[in-house]
Amino acid sequence: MSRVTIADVASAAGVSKTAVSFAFNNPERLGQATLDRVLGVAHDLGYAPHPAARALSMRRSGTIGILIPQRLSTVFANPFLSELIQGLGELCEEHDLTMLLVPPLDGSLEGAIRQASVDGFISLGLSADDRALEMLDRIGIPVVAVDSESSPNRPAVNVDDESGARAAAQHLLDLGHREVAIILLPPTRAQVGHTPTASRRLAGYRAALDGAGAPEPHTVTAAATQAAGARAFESLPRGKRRPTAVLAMSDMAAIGLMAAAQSAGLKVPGDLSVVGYDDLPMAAWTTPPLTTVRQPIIEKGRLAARLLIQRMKGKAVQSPPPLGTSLVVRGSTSPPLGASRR
Amino acid sequence: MSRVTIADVASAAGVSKTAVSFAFNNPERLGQATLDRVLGVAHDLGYAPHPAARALSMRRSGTIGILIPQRLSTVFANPFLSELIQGLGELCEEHDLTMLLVPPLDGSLEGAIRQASVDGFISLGLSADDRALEMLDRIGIPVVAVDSESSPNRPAVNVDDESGARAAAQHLLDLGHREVAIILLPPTRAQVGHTPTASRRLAGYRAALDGAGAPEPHTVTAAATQAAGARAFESLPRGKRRPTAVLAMSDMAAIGLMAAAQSAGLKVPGDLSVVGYDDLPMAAWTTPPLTTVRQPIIEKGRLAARLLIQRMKGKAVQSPPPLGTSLVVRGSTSPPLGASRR
DNA sequence: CCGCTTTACTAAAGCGGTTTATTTCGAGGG
DNA sequence: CCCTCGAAATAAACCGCTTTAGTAAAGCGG
Repeated sequence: MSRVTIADVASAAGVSKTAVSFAFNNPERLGQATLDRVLGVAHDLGYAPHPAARALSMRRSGTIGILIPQRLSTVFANPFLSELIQGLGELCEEHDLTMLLVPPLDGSLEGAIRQASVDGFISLGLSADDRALEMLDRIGIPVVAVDSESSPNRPAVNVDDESGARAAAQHLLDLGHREVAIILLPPTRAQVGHTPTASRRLAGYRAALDGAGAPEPHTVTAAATQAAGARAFESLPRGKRRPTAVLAMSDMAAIGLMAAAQSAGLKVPGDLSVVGYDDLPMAAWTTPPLTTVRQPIIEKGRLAARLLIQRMKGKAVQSPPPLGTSLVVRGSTSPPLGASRR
Repeated sequence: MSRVTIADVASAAGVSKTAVSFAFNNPERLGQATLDRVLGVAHDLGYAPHPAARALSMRRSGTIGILIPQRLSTVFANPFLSELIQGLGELCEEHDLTMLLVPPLDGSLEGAIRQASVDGFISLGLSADDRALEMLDRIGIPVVAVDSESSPNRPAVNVDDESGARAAAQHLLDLGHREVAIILLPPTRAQVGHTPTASRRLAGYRAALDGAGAPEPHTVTAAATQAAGARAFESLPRGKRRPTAVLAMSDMAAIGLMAAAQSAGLKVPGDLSVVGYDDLPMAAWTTPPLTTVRQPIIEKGRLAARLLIQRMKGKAVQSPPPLGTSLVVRGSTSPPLGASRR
């Protein structure tokens, strides 16, 4: 009834467990005849080495974990993660690694981490003092943090969030906008305040707006989904201080907001300009195409995986400089109606 | 230097290994005082139970594997998988499971499976006699197959691919199209012939076309990515038997093809009607919006996960009836230019 | 025929937990 | 004062594999 073990194969083939193990891992240490016999018996019995036993014995599981701060059912609604995984995946395949997705279980990442048999972790969007990261430090598992803050002995991979945000805000100012709304990313989990990424982008927006003497921007929080973006549109201020432009921290929220604005009868960009963040592939073919801040997501994934693999080999690695961001101007921004361009 | 083990904690706290284990798994079997002390010591030392050891001992890893037939770097370019994961993820979170992505390593799924310490597998798009599935059967791990063929003791979750395809083809025929091209999904891995899904859809297309006495359709193969769709457009026949409509087996290929057609100066749908398959969220906001066959991807994921969890509990489960598909008519289809509607 | 190296294979000690069966000890009942 | 019983804690057996250190036999030059 139970699973076939190495001992079963050994006795069936009339050899020792060691021989069976060698047959799979060091075939050259066995004579041709025994090798064939053992492999044959193993196949007939339907034997495969138990991965957990193997991992325990070899101190290596051949898996890296991705620490995801949100529920799987929501986080994959944003193509951001898909892109990142494409980058991570390239390196995983190169190094024969599989990838474990580790979302909070019962709301707790720490609990999920306990279950996770991995050789290293990539964390997404956690601030450097997050409980989960502290726990991993104590245990001593290699970690590379993405969209986080760098900290001693835990390399962080980031993009230049702030200057991307600043460029976006400056673009709106140049077009003549003054009343601007900012769509914030929500804090993840029990985190106080913003995620590292959100704070840096906010700082960038503010720097540009303040520098131009624009009035205090409105802020609304929306997760990176279309639905949340649509809701954010509803809670934008109306009337006198109605914003003429929106700076969103994610393309998904921007797209959802844009759609909601259009169904409410507004013209984009005429009545409302919209700027996203990320430059997901789909940003290019919304109507109108979305002006947004591009960040190299796939490259970010590649880099993070590369660093983690180095760390897993025991090499010390430094946090690399932030990757570049750039403003991609498309059709969703224009001067506000009835305003002359500066 | 090495990891803190249960024995370290035990001796530091002056108790047995058993007591430490109880502290984590059966706290009620320990006196309050010892419990606190053990937990305290464990925390100070930075102890966490080794997941592989735990999995070995408990015969349970708390993880399910997703068997992915393509490279991670390409499969995530198609939002299909993201959607499926949303469905799978809901159930995983409900049952405290994490999710392991298992793509082919060195081109071999079997090799990757060996590494994978999981309690069960969900397979995607493999035909029932795939080597990987055979291997899993022999080993005796629970498997639920998605987009496959049902087979004894391995439940399969499918949608009604054929009637969806038939509806799509019939729609084109009703509009007056005769020269139609079909964009096939490519075979995965060393598979001979089409994937189960591709064959069923092809059968559906053909049934409708043949039934109406339409000429033999052209066929082109393209993976489910925009780039592949664009390439497929290039290899469409020109001249006399130029197709006036295209039936694609994936939205991604359809979208890529549509874009390529438009940059080549064709009007969609006037010069070329395009029908996709899947009804991904983005299909609704291409220009023009894509006519496509809707399949309930998230629901498919939920159902598959639910069945797998049942099987992991030892219950025998039947393959459910296929989920429904339906044609969603949007703007990418119209009568061919210069043809009168029947 | 003898010592020495190779080749082919094995015994047994981990790897780090969980769990069953057992022991220890203090309290309560007769 | 002895016995029983329950609560608290433990010893030791396992889970299934890898790997080190080592043995037996075969090959080989002298």
